[in-house]
Amino acid sequence: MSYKTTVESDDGMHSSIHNESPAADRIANGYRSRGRGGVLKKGPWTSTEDGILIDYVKKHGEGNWNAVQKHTSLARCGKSCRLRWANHLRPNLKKGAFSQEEEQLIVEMHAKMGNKWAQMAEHLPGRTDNEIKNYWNTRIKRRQRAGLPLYPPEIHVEDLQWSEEYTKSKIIGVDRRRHHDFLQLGNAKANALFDDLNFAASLLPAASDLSDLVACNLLGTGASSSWYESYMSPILPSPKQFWESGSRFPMCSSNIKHEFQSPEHFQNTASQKNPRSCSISPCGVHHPPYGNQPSSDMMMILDSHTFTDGMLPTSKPSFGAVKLELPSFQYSETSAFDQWKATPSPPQSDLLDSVDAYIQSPPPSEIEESDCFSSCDTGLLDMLLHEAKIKTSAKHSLPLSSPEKSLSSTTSTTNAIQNVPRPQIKSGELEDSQKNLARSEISIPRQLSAGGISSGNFVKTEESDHVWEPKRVDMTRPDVLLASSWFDQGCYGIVRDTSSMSDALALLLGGDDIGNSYVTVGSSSGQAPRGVGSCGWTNMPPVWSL
DNA sequence: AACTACTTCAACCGCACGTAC
DNA sequence: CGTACGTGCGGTTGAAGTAGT
Repeated sequence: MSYKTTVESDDGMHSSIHNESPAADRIANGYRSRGRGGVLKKGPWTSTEDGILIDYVKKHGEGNWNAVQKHTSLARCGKSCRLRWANHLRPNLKKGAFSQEEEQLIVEMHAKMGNKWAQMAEHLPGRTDNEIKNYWNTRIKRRQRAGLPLYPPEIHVEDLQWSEEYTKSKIIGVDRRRHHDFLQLGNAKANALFDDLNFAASLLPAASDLSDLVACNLLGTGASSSWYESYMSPILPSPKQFWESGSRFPMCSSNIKHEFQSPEHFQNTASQKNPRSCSISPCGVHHPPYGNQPSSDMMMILDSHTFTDGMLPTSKPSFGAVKLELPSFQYSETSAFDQWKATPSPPQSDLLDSVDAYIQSPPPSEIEESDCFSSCDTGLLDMLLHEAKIKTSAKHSLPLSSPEKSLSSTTSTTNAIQNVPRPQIKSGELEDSQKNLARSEISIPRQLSAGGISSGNFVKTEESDHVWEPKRVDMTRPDVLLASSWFDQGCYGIVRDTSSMSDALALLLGGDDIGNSYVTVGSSSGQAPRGVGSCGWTNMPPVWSL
């Protein structure tokens, strides 16, 4: 059943003309109901339609797109008209391939903004968000296939000078200094590191903590970054509630997750990807298709940009899907963009050098496929293990007393990680090594909890020259309950009493479908099922107990 | 030349937000 | 305050084009 033919339109573009067909077929063949018996056309635009739309805009101006079909013979919905105008018909559109300058600008902007295509388009005259988005998506695929980091090493997106407006609008209740620490790491290389680490994390539960920890250490308390928040947001009943709570779940994605993951969960293939109905975990409603552990959003991010291409069997669910949307330093102000473009480079830290080393140095080749993770791409495991090696070796090169004040806390916390022995994993030892990794991470959050995170909103760093005044914490707030409950467990310890946590979650998620579906409200036994399926919160063995 | 796999990109969809009523 | 509507954005899809075999 052919319903359209391709013709050459006036503007040289290939357009398609929908053949006349019975009304019943039109909906399925590019037409949809327009109410009142009319139909709205879908599919490629014809030059005739373009002409009608152009005429309309000439007469009435842009906007009020839904009126187009009322005032013209155009059988297109308003959205379609707006899109056609914005992407193809409006004047001063630049067609053709992106120039080198444009490409570089896109990369830099993406490093800063994440997938804010419309904002990027504002800084690329004549380019549309759709163009940029398509370009980026193809670029990602190319780089994935080539095994290259998302951002080329030469891309140094340097320190950002954040506008007060941005800070006010995006950073709520965040310690400014910590925020600044993170901003200093608003660097493409760091972004690439996060990408890779997160991806590694998706393969290895312990590694996910490595990812979290490294990220959080890099950031001081990464939880206070907007990027981290962007990761965190899916775990919450709604972004609005989250923002209105003005609170944080420090280290949530790594900590609580840490308590529940195990290789068994990892191997479990029972659960299905179902973002709407998956179990509510403390850190993510997105459920990894492999294993039904409540995973962090770092473990399973529903995003179209994944590393799966060429790296994991694409026939499988996107296990290990890693959100490539990078730190969404979402500029709300144009001026902010202009500011960072003109901002001189800050001194590069050793930390970033080590990041460079991580990104640029080839992964080790001696690691053989593990029995436990035979289904995983060993190259990715290599990547993780390689990162561990880098960390181990870097501890000798990173001075403990970094001269960069702004990175002092970052450096110290990074050293905390680096001082943890990293096992060299060989064939057949991966499972053990995983445990070791998990064990090795245990000490870190304690340092963090002492030096970087504590219950509630009190954030303290190891910086001796800064005294952080503890904020008064409303311990009745569910988010605080959640955090305090977790900290009561020693951050990475076994959950001995999950009642307060579940209660906090119940409060947090109260009234929400997700929460109601998967959180047993008011359970105080600690044995009640809190998750979906067989994966209760308390029946998951800690990683190191396996 | 034929087939397949891959890439590109236009267009659609769902969602969120702002505004008017 | 709730609802409807208009608009914009980001993610996704699928047809057309292209490269490889």
